[in-house]
Amino acid sequence: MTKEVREKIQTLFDSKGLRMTRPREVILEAAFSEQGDHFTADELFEKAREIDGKTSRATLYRTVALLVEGGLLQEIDLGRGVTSYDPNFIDSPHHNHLICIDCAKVIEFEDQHISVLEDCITRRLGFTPASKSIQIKANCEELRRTGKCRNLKTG
Amino acid sequence: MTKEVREKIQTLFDSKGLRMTRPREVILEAAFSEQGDHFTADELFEKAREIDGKTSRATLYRTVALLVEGGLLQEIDLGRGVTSYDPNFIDSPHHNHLICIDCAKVIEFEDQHISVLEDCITRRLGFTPASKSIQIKANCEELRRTGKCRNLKTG
DNA sequence: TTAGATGCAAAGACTTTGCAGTTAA
DNA sequence: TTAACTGCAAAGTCTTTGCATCTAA
Repeated sequence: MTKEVREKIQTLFDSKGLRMTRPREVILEAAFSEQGDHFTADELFEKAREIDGKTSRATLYRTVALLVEGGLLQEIDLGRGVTSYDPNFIDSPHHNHLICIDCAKVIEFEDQHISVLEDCITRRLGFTPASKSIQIKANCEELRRTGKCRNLKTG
Repeated sequence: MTKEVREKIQTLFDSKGLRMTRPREVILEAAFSEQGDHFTADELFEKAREIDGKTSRATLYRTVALLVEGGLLQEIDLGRGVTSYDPNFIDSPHHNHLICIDCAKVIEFEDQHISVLEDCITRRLGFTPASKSIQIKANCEELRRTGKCRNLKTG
């Protein structure tokens, strides 16, 4: 967990009078440690359980809701009705997702041009941008050419 | 329902050996008639029930799945875990959604520049674009200035 | 001390499915 | 004729919530 994340958490907790408890510590560690990949509620539950086998789903859902509300986690929909959470918007608030239809791998990317364009369009329509999210679903060129996709987990 | 939609439906049904039944007719009419607004499964159910009170959820879900798979409906996530379906991608396949945080109104827009950029980025990353969807969540300027949002249903 | 947090278990919302009967082609 | 379709009701999945108990500040 980066210092920045830790500070943001502190600020959020302070501002809302939230208490730091062991169950929450575990969930925060699971959410913001390591590679910072996005995860589903269930994946986060598994991660948290590895740290502390007593983690409960009720607390997890409640904590995730707090973090989303506080802007520390971004709710993203990667298709198929699966709700994921992205802990990376703190470090790179403008990133987008490319979802490989073939292997379901999600690739994060940033693009300044798109960000600027989105801003312009939003203002032109009479709004102030709050959050933006692009999902591009695409087919893997590699798979199409070679019959193999390096991201493909099975195969 | 436009002629184009009707033809696409026909093609889909032909290619998959699907049969046109009364329950399906009702659901198709509900989905593709009139203003072409996006809808949730439940909203579609209500619309369909207005046409034929015997519409069942089972058939509706099964039909929606077929249409999504066949590219006639686009599944979109407008946040808050609500899955909606958009029947407009047939007529305007490149449109995006701006979601007003204040009134939850969804505004559809197209932008050629963004479409082109998305294409470039996708290819640069080694993929072939399949479908793209942008969601911009934004605050209503009007509301901020005047305290009133013309889109706001309540107030 | 006490407002906030927890965890269980039950409830909820939404969607899918098995199956026996029905129907389009 | 028969493979496809339907609708019911039951089951599944994911998430939320009431409540009695616990605990951080």
